[in-house]
Amino acid sequence: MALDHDKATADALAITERILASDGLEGFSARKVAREAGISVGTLYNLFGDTDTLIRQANIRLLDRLAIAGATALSEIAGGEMLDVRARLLKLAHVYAGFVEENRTAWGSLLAFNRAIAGRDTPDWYRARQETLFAIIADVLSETPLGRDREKLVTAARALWSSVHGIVTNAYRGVDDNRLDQSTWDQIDLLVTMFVRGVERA
Amino acid sequence: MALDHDKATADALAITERILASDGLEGFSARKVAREAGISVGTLYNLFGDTDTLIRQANIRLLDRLAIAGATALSEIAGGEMLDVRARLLKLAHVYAGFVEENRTAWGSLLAFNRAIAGRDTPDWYRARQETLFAIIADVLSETPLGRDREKLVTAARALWSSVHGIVTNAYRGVDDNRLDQSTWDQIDLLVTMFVRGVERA
DNA sequence: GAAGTTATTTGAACGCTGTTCACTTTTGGC
DNA sequence: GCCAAAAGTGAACAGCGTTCAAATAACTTC
Repeated sequence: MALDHDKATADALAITERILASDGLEGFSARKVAREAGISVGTLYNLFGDTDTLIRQANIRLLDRLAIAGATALSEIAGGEMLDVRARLLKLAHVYAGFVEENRTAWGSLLAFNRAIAGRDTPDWYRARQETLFAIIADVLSETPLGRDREKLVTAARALWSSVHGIVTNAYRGVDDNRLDQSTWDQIDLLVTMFVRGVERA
Repeated sequence: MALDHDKATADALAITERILASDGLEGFSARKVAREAGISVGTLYNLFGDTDTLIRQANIRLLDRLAIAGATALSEIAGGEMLDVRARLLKLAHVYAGFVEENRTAWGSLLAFNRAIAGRDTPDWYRARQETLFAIIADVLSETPLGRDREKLVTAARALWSSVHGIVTNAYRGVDDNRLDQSTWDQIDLLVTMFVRGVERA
């Protein structure tokens, strides 16, 4: 029956998300998901093909939640008072850092998975989600003097996104506390501030 | 005999480095190393305790090579003509990016390993090496208006290093070519340039 | 309803992993 | 030569992703 089929698929995906969020990529296994979903490993493979696809779908949902958080923040900015470029980029960076903070283990699983499959091919629909995040930043940066040069705009957006990503990623190294420390927030603020100041005085 | 003991240890370490450099962390296995070293898995465990220790030692040697590359670049700067802050930071960033480029797979293995053991024990050896790199950057940045505030100096050094790290790390995603693309170099240059410009016009 | 056909589900089996440990071999001192 | 201590061994254990012949369920046709 198609309903059971869909239910089993949804269940397995939800269980995967829970495992990745609580125990990380290491805690995931096809047998564990199948057992908790009340199906056999064979059925799980019939539904998803392989474990990579299952993990990817869980990661997609995580990325979508991040994109929603970013879009929500932007719409709040648009609805409220008019903020300058720096304030808007800071807002986006804080949303990202906060999201990672609240989804630390799941986000770590996503990064570990992306690194593990770095050699193999990455589906386009997977990469498209990440391009969406670049586009949001590029849109904000288009109001600066960089806006005239489309190519430089993309370069700047990627540089800024990867930089914030690097700061947040480096923050979690040997830290058992799940909260980001004050230094990390300071680094983000400093980076965005210096970067925007540099861009606007081009 | 102690000589054979040491030779087997050195062999196993060299084989591990070669595997991590060519096939990555995925290609590594205790049995493979033991087989190629001409010893049994049991002996390998007698020598290193567990596979984590073996991989860690290989990673330490990689980090040491990076440190040497950085120190060499700095001494060349000191010996040669007087470069400004931007040029010196660019030099350091380029050394790092070039090193990652020439050791792509091995560096990816190191990052994957560090991520995998993030929850477990704290790699203080890595943290110590990272602090050294921060100090180098902070030293260069001390010539800017930031130099007056020691705390801000450290924050800026960390932010800049993590940013370059983030750009280089994000560059390798779905790229089968081992060379960094032009966009990555552009991003590094843009980031360093904008950051320094922002700092100097404080 | 019965028979035949197709789609789905199953779990044992394969080869791999890290790790352990009873057993064998080698070594070093007497 | 002998014996204790150290070193080396590899089968065994539990787990992994993945496959696939067999069993079950569902749907069609008579």
